[in-house]
Amino acid sequence: MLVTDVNEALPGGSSLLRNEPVQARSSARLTGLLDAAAGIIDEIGFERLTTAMVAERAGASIGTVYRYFPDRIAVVEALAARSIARLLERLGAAIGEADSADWHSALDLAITAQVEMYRSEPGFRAIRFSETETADRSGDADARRSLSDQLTSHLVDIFSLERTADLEFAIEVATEMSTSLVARAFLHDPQGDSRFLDESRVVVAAYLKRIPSA
Amino acid sequence: MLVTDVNEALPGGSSLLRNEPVQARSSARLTGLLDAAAGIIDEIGFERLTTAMVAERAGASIGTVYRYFPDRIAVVEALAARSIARLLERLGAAIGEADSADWHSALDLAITAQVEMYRSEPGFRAIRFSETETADRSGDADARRSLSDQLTSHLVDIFSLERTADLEFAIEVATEMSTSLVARAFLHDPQGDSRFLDESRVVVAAYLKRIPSA
DNA sequence: GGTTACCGAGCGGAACTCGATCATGGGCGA
DNA sequence: TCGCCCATGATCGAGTTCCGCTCGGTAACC
Repeated sequence: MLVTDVNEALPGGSSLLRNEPVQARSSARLTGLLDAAAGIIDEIGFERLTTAMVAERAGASIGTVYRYFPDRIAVVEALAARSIARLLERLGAAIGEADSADWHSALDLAITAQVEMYRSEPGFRAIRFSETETADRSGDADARRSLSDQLTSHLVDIFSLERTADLEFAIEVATEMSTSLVARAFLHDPQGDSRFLDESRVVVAAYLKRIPSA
Repeated sequence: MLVTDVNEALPGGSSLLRNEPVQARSSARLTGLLDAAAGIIDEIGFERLTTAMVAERAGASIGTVYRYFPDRIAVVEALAARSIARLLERLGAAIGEADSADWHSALDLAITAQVEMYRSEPGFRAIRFSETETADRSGDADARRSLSDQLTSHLVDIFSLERTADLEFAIEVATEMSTSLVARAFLHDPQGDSRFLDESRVVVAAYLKRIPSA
């Protein structure tokens, strides 16, 4: 498996977590709580998710939920953060394998990584809304950015060689287009409508071809 | 003003509304409640919106809120439905004026219509999340579809002459790309980042040029 | 034994109900 | 044509239920 310890993707500095797990059982708990939340969100949507449900499904008490998360919304945000971290890790591994990867084909790998996440990761769809709550509680910004936001800066970071404003913008646009088309593919079809998936690859490739610094 | 009676965009068949307004004062109430909700959402986000706030700002009692809406979430969904209805109406009017409109330029008008909505309609941003709750409670599907979904079928309807599966798909893809890029433009910049707005037009035009039946 | 983790009764506040009360307007008799 | 009547629409708000969250006490770890 690609994912080893994604709990580290939720640093204590971020206000997403109240207490950093220290003992082993604790980080198992955290994982269990997030898994429970993911399942619930898949079934009834995050708006209807209650902290009591999370506790029960994870075999914990309400108090334990609040030992880890400052409030109900933070549970969803932490789940989103974990999912995005897993996506980026997957992407990093994929780029590592394809050793001759340029930033051009990296966007294609990013699409593949997303598709895998939609198919294998419960609650991944929820990520699309994670921007929802970004609004109010500022201060720790980083862990709370949207999927396409983080994916963009990840890609930009990897290929920082010839970084120009135009290039960054192009990646931003391409990322936005691909994430939305992939999301569209999974909106109605739980397996992912292949027409949209194929088209997202075509569209991104065509778009990048028109970019000067490509 | 373009909008005459958008309450008709919330048919009683949809479970978004509990009771259809009959008397005049009633639909004024409904409008007032939705306006109140829109203002609140703009100010503090829909997660923090309480039914009591909506009631107070609209000068109504809590009971009245629940006379119209089955629950808190439905208020937001109804607002989204109204906003989408207004968008489509705006779009229809714009296409009507530009009498030689082909489906090509209609997509461009659709972008303009969206931009106007973001700029003038309180709470329009909230629409982006309205898909959130679509998930579970099925049965009345129609009024609960996402922005790009409804925009797509609206455009498809208007230009039904040469309707083919490929053409519909192309419109679907183009709509998805443009709605997401426009949303991106307004994500951080309340005035709408012009780079994204310009690029969305360019991207859509370029995409359509590659479609056979264009 | 000190720190970490867990529990769950209980509190406050927000979501939602329900029966009583007021407003409206179409019908009908004068 | 007018004006009263009352069925129905619309409003209200105290009260109930449910949910988010706290906190003091107990168990597990190292």
